[in-house]
Amino acid sequence: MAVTIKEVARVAGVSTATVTRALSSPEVVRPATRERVREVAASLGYHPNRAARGLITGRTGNLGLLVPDLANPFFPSIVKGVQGRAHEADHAVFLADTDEDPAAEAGLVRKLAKQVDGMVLCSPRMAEAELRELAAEVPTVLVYRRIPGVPSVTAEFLDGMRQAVSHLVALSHKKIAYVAGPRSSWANRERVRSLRAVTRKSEVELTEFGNVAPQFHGGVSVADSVLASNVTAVIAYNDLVALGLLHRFAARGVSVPGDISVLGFDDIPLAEMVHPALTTVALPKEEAGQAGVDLLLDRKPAVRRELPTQLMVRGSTGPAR
Amino acid sequence: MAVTIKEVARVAGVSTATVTRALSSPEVVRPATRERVREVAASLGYHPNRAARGLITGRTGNLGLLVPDLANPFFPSIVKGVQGRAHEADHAVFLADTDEDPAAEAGLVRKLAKQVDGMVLCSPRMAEAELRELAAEVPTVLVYRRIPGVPSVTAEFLDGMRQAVSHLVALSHKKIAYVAGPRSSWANRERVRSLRAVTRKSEVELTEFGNVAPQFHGGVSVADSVLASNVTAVIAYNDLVALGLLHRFAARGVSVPGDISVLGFDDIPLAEMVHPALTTVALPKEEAGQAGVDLLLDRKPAVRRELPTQLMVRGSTGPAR
DNA sequence: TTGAAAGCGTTACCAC
DNA sequence: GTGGTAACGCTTTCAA
Repeated sequence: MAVTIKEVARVAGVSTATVTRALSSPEVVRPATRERVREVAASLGYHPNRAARGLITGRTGNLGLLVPDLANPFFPSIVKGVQGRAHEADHAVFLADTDEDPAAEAGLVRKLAKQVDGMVLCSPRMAEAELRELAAEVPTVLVYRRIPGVPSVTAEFLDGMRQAVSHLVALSHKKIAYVAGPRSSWANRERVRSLRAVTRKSEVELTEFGNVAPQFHGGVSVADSVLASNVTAVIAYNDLVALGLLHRFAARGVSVPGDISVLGFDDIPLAEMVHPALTTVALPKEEAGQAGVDLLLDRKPAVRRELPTQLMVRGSTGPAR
Repeated sequence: MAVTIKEVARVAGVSTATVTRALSSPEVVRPATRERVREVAASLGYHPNRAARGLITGRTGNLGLLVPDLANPFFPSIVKGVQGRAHEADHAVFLADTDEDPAAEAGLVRKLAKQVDGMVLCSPRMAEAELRELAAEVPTVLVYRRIPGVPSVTAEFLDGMRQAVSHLVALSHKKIAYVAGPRSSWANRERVRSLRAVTRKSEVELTEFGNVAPQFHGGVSVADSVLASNVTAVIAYNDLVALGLLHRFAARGVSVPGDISVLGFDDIPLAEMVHPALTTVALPKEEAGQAGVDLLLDRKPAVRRELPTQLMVRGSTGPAR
């Protein structure tokens, strides 16, 4: 049986009320009493039961975190960010993985809703209307998704895309491809929009492929189509797709960046481990998770934070052939 | 404000006790009453407050999961397994990442202990004595660690190592290296033990390197030493270390598997994405997570499950030069 | 500065 | 079958 506040009170020779105060409002109890209580609590290994506390305060000290697929290396970093910052703020984190199933999202959120002070929804795939409903039921912060009226943390996609295209233009690429990710992905829509906006002002001719799954095999499956076109560079929805392209190109004996340049998005750890290393637009991941928690705990309504992006130039991009 | 059991009782014209029974022990209440209560509950959108329920039943419907580092691609798969199975059993999952800090583990477990029905500890680094203490305080299942008296899920390392060595022997390798992982890692100790046992019975000469960090850079850092020895094959503590070896070998112009064969452990998704693809001993990951939850919820005391391993032969191993 | 007691939402026990 | 009520562990009045 776990040690309760009663036990601490008994041993310390005070009332339970004093124990509570010694622990959560130290300034209102006489120093001597406070220290005695704290010592007893420590020696007994007392930790308040947060469920019981939540019952009366209305605050659980818990956060909920929803991700589409933990197997996608983009998300663990965000989870680490959320988790780390939450623990700093003395909150525990419920994790739910939806396996890329938009239909499962709302149910999972509602199930957790009553046990948490707020939810961090990471790249949710569900429809905007449903998302808004949910946000009305439980304090919500969106990470890598933006809808009006709901606090969110995203990155400067437009600027990232500008860096990417400038880089390719500087290498004399004139015809470039974009391999699109899931249609339901807000990030994909943003990337397409940014890319079109950036290329419209330049001499670059854009060809679009997809949509593919945001995974390695998505890139593999579209690689041959990309090769069959006459582009000299390809920007992938994300790094996993880019790695799939690299893989298939290598298997076909196509040289990267000799024959074609490849550029990804995200900067997952893997990007640096492959040969050639992947040029990619780095998105803030841990930082985004931390910022999400900050927004949630500060309760500033409808704040939008947009974090900077950074092109990481590596071996997979080179001069146009 | 959420709707409570009182509200339902009032509207249905029964006592709160009857509402509880209608919902959780349907057989003991008269069908007519039961239906009326259920309809009212549904129409009001009533969901029992799990924290309040837990206070009295002693069961929270929550599980805790501790991992050393979510950024290591081995762990997200386990988390997915735990998460998925827990949700099937209508349990939510608290996730805690210790950032490879053994000292942080016990504190995190104790903080979660009161809010959960049990903890899944994944590759915990802490000392055995401390682990045993913890297991006495809260129902615990160990994944990828084994100590007497505590339920655990591990894999057949010995058999996996046997498969690995047989494979190399069949390719005429006579001198092989092992790159050891962290000294504090139980998995590393098991692998060393298995490897020694297997090679003792064969003609193979074993050279040991390390210990290195269980990460990409760990492999990079030891690669030159391995090359300087006269081995024709190297078995790495895990896939990340193996990838580090591959990376450095490529940078040195060493051909794999022409000059040296490389073999990993884990079968993380990356293993298939690199060139040459990594031959590795696949460990059950999602399955291990699922089995961990099963053990926890079944409450069978001190069960040890040992899941099968499978050598995945890929491009990074070939005939000895 | 401290203690007694009410109450958070739920379930379990004991009467009826 | 059903209702009243104590109890879970905690925080927050209200008095002293």
